[in-house]
Amino acid sequence: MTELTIGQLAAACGVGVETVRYYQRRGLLEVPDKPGRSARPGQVRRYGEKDLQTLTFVRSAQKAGFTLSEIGTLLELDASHDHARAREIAEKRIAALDAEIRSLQSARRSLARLANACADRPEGPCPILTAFDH
Amino acid sequence: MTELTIGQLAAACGVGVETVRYYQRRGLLEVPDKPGRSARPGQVRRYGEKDLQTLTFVRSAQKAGFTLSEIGTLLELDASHDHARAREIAEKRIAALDAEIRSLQSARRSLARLANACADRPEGPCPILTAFDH
DNA sequence: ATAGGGTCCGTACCATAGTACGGAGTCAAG
DNA sequence: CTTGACTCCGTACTATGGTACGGACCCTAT
Repeated sequence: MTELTIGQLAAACGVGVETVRYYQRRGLLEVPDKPGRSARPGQVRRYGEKDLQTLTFVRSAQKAGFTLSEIGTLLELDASHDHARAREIAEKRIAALDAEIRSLQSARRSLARLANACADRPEGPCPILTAFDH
Repeated sequence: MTELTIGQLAAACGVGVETVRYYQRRGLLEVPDKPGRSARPGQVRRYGEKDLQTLTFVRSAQKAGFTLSEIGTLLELDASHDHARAREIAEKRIAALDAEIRSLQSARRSLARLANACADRPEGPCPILTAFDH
């Protein structure tokens, strides 16, 4: 039985407490009831396995480049077991990632070329600074 | 002699007028004097070749992933012909681009794997939605 | 000379993803 | 039973890169 405080939950996923609260405000994470009279003394909210999973999901999905609002959608699809839509979203994200990767690679190539040109030519106008000019 | 209005300048670089003004506020672009008494009637500011080049530079550098404030620095280095610092910044950016590319590629790989798994298995829990859960 | 479009300028607002703050309450250890 | 750490909650603020608005003015064509 994992019954974490918000701070422990946050620490378990390497985020700040404020970030957890922010996700709650965004509706990504539930705000558990305080164990009012049901389960003993507690006046602070307790978080369980489910919350830990959701928070981990959010962080992982962010690493895959999903925005928090896309992640919200994915969580809904998870709740409704909507397979097809989830794959659709994943494939859109893959396409977007491909485009991003291509564009970063092309930027990287031209920048590397410029930096080399600059290293080769310590005198005169800097190629890095002039190359973008037209 | 290119003597553009702000709207023409913006259009020439495919940005909005408000964006040009924003760059001016950020100090990336100069606000030319109105041709008060010097050059005839004009009460609207006119932009020349230099502004066009600077604006083009800003947009190109943005594509290479520089932030506007890095771009501001580059423009200063351009003005002071500071070769070495410009290359230093470029090399930092290349390293950052490499890191970004690697991380996007890894995200892309796991997402693609998940989407495939999902396509292969139209029944049961969706791998995309469960894979991030731990 | 008047209508329309464009410019000028300040200020306010947008989305994204948080971070910070402050006061009150709670909890566990000494 | 007090101290110190943590929680709760709302509100405000941050950075980044713009976008929108509104009134006044200018400029050009008819």
